[in-house]
Amino acid sequence: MKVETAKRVGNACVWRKYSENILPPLLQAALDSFVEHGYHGTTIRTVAARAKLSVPGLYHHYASKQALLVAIVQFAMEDLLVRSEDAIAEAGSSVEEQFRLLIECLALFHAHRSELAFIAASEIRSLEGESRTAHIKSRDKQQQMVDNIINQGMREGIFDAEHPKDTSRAIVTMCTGIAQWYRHDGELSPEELAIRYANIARMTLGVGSGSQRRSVITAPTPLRTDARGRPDRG
Amino acid sequence: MKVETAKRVGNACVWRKYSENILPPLLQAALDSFVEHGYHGTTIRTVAARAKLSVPGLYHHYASKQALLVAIVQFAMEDLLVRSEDAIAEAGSSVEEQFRLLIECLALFHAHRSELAFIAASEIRSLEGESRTAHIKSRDKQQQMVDNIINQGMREGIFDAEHPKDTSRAIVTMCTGIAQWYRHDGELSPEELAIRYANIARMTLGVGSGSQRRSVITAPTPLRTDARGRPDRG
DNA sequence: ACTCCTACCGAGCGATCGCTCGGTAGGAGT
DNA sequence: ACTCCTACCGAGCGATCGCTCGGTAGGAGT
Repeated sequence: MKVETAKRVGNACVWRKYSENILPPLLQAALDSFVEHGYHGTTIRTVAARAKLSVPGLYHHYASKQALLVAIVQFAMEDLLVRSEDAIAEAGSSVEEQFRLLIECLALFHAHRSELAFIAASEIRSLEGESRTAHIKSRDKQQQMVDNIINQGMREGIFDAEHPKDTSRAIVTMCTGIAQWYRHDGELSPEELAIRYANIARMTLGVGSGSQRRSVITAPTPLRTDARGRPDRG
Repeated sequence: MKVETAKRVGNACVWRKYSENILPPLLQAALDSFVEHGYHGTTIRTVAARAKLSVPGLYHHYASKQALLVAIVQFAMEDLLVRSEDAIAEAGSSVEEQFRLLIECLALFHAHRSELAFIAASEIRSLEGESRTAHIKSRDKQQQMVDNIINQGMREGIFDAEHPKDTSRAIVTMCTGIAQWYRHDGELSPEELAIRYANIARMTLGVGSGSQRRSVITAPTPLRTDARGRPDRG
């Protein structure tokens, strides 16, 4: 019981804590370039310039362009899995609470770390060999965490879904999809969005949206758009 | 009233009809390559070889690599929008029916034409200039069709959502997400999947899943995976 | 004073990229 | 018989790609 305490910071859990600039500068430069142009559309010279390094300077830190992608994707999956486990642990034995916190955690991650999550999801085909296999394994593990909780809830009679497996996939897809459209300068904070998504997810399982917390204004009108086709307010 | 009849084939509507090999061979070769390696990861030589043409032979049909992508993406968006309008038209004046058929149509398209939909969604950043703007406009139009029907349903008191705009986005995301994981050789037919997704979507709006049609077996265990990280049973 | 090691870089190599030059083969029209 | 057009292709150009060679600068350890 005391094991989880080490992970807690104040009265909030680590899975809710998101600090800025978590990646080393070089990986951050690579991530920004990948988000803008894609892995194959990015040149090593662009990444080096963005990180204020020469090309050989870059290769001192990473063996290849592929190694940059692998490091980014591994970081993303590790971070998400640890947070997900923390969230479930915090929920205790209530399946309904486990589900609510896990979906909140998923949504929170895909909003706060949208660039990281976007690349981890969209550049699977650019990963070579074992890295791809390992990445897909992590992704499947994440899907299974949701599957298991939903199945448990079905057994306990808390959840009601005709096709739990399909519902589970739909829920995970709508959460991971956040990374495709979320904007850090939008009106909706990751925390507010996560609560809304947890409620939407609960409804697909026949559970009323239950105890809400706060409510905010509605969405804006898009103007220009960026590389990912999201509205650009910058 | 008679205007729509021309679009009907037998007793089913055109928006439900999906034939094989809809793209000209050269575009199909390009699409297959883009799905496998991404736009920037695909070389013009690969596409030419797959289409059994020389490189200059390819350039006789399309002016550039970019033109291939533009043609594919335009075809996809045009096809989806026409089908969506047909689906709504078939539904008549009932908002609940309009919603059900539109979601079915969305899901059907993203399952049947998953390769097309996958590229149209994932290669937005590879589109240059006006093509990108036009594509994003189409995509926003598609999102608005769902928004409008949900808003109408809210006004009529048929639908119940705390945040209709967020719910609408979540629903569209889960449907477009089908293109990322759907396999033509899986156990679930596009038609069955579409019915399930329509029911899941209805639940997020506080509408019971209502009249179901048939029910099928559950999902399989993944073995190997392909370029998109989907389970590979080939 | 010397040896290491870390953290870089100027110049450039070989391969591959998108695309083009200058053609040909064969059918349709007159 | 001649002109035109469509549908191609062998060879290769200039640019750019990922990556490397052979260095240097400066701090830490002895």
